[in-house]
Amino acid sequence: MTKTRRTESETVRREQILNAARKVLDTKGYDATTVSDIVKEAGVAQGTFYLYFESKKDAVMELGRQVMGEMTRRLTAAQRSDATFEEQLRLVLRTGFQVADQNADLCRLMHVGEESAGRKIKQAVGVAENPFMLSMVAMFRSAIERGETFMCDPEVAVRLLHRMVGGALQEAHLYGDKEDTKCIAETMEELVVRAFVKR
Amino acid sequence: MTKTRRTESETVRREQILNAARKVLDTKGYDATTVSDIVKEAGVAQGTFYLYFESKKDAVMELGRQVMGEMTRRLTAAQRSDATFEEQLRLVLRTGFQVADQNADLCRLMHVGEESAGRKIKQAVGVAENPFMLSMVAMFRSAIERGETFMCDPEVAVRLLHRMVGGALQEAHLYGDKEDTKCIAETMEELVVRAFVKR
Amino acid sequence: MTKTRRTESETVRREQILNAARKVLDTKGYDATTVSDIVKEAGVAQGTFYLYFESKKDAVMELGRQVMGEMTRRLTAAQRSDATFEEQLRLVLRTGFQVADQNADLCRLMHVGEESAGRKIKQAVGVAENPFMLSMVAMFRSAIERGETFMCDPEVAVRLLHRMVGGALQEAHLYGDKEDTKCIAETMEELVVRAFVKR
Amino acid sequence: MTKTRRTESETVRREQILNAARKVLDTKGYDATTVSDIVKEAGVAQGTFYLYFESKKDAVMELGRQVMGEMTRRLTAAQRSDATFEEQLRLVLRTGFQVADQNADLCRLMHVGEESAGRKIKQAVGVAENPFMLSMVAMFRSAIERGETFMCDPEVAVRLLHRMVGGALQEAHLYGDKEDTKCIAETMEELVVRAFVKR
DNA sequence: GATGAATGAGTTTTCATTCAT
DNA sequence: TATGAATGAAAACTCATTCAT
Repeated sequence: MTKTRRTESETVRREQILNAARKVLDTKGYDATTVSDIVKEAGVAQGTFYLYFESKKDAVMELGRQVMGEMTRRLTAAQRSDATFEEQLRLVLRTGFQVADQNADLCRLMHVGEESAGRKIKQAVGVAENPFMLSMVAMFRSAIERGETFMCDPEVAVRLLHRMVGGALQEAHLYGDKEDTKCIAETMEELVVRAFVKR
Repeated sequence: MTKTRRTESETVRREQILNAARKVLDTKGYDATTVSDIVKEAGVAQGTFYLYFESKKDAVMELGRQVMGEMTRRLTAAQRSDATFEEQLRLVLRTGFQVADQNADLCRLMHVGEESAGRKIKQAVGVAENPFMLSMVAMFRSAIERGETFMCDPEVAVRLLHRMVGGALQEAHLYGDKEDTKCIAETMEELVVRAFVKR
Repeated sequence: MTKTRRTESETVRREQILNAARKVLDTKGYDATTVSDIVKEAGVAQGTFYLYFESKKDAVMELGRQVMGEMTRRLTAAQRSDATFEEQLRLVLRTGFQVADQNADLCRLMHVGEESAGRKIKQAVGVAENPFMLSMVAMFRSAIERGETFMCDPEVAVRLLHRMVGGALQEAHLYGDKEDTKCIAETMEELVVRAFVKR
Repeated sequence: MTKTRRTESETVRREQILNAARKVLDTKGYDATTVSDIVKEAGVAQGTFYLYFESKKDAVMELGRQVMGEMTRRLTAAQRSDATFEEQLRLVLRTGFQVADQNADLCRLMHVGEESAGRKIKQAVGVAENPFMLSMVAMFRSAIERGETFMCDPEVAVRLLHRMVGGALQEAHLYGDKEDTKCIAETMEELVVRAFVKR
């Protein structure tokens, strides 16, 4: 009747629950996922969940932040200021696809923009305050100055790029197999470069 | 005490409920919307809903089908076989944005790819069996033959185009005001043409 | 598995649930009583409770209002302006005890003043806005003018009388049997008259 | 990370927890108070509570016993057998109000007669086995013999007096400010003397 | 057809209590 | 002794769906 009581470090336990949440969310989507599902998957008691998270939404927002954080970290590490706009753009796309490959499940949640709960999540991963988005805007601005891209509002451009790539990632991971994903990534990169880089 | 019993034709009553559903779904999203909300908005009884729809999901799927149908109808009407690929592409984009403007609410539901219910909806308006998507694939195929676009898998291209435009529509309608929407539409059209049309 | 669906008038169903609540509250007290207990006793489904009441507290407050209403109705009916203060006082006490006899269970809840939920209930049955309490204050005021009672703040006097009688009612119904109750009522009447009536 | 382990004598630790419990119970009432609240206030760990008390109820009952003990101690110390009944009565009332002033919080719990937990508490401080109540009964008995009060069942008289005073204390401490409390105490004393003392 | 009261399984959340450390 | 993470039973409340009228 009683499960063995495991006492792991707080961080480990958090991660254990988050991983379980990730797995279930991947299978069932945000709304169909219950806290009960998550704790069953994690192998902990119902109450334990609430020891680490205030609510289901809280946990999902944490997951969202994790992915964006990972993305930002990787991009920051890879950025080279002497690269051309095209090189920078390709780097962003590749890094994005790489992180997405490793977080396929979460990517599906990243663009939840239609559901009430999704809006809240969206805010947490929001656009304006997002350091990654801001650095992208800066990248576009200097590209416009240097004439490496066509004239446009850099913020609108970044928002569209974000959506385009996000859409492609979803398409790749929702419907595609491994091979398909690669093809989509390559096609996407080509399309984006054609769309944004002035030659 | 009791509401007047209206005896309208079956189709009218269906439409009445669907319009109510559309309005509520727009405001609250799929999961937060209750059947109770819908019937209250429609001014009919709880049970009446189930005379016209098998379930909540059924009604929402019907809404999805409506928009796609509208889109297909408009595009078919507008298509001219003697137009260039670029002209065709621009037409598709403009029509898409037009329909989306008139169905802003539903557009939010159309790209729900991550929600449980969303998947079901998705299937109903799915890609492979979708006549609109198929005609787009044909359009790309002949553009490749005529050398009006660069070499690629036409199906992948259509899927990506669909996602890119869908993403832009979401961005436009979720966050943008009227002015913003116009700017996004124009920028998007330019980007897509640059991305797909070989000049 | 399924219970027969009864469709009674709204008022009847409300009363059915309130009676069940009364019975369970009597046995288990406010906090130990669950909505689940109440619906089981009433023989209706969990959800049905929430069709008629917003919450457990809401239902209990309704019960409180019922008793106070009954008390006020009876006292108003019995009041005669030509009676002496002593006669009026005795009438109030007797009526109070009578109503209490018929609502023994609820009387226990009437003085719930210590529990958080109780405070809310208290407010609903509160002192200042209570027409019965106000008419009592008026009664005391004119008795002071006519010299039929000793000088005091009439509001304080009424609050104390209310508590004293309430306490006696509780004592009578919590611990007493039938005989005991009668004895307590008589003793109480004597004490109150001695305490308040100047001779 | 871990709190300093304090090694105080068992009694000190008990008192520390009881004081915390008293403070929290005062603010939130029995049911709204959680063991977690108490230990947080006391600055000890969750488990420590259960080293000193069997349950939440156990701790609250202990508090109840403390107040009654204090009351009995004070009254016994103050009692002078050569005093008249009126003097004795006034002493009891004043002492009662004094102890109550110093234990305002607990007084709210003492007359919880309707709450589940309250009943248990009640039993612990119950009437029949209570030395204080017994000495009061004796006081009344000899007053009757000496003709200092009117004829009545002394036990019923004590129970009613207890309730009357208890009710007044509640009224005073639940709703009254400092000034109000004094006024209530004085009015109450006057009323009780009029009610019980034959002149 | 139309109604809307009734249903009850399912959800989130709380918290007294336990026990490995 | 002391700790506090973990437990899980139980609570309040929701809502898609049914069905007697």
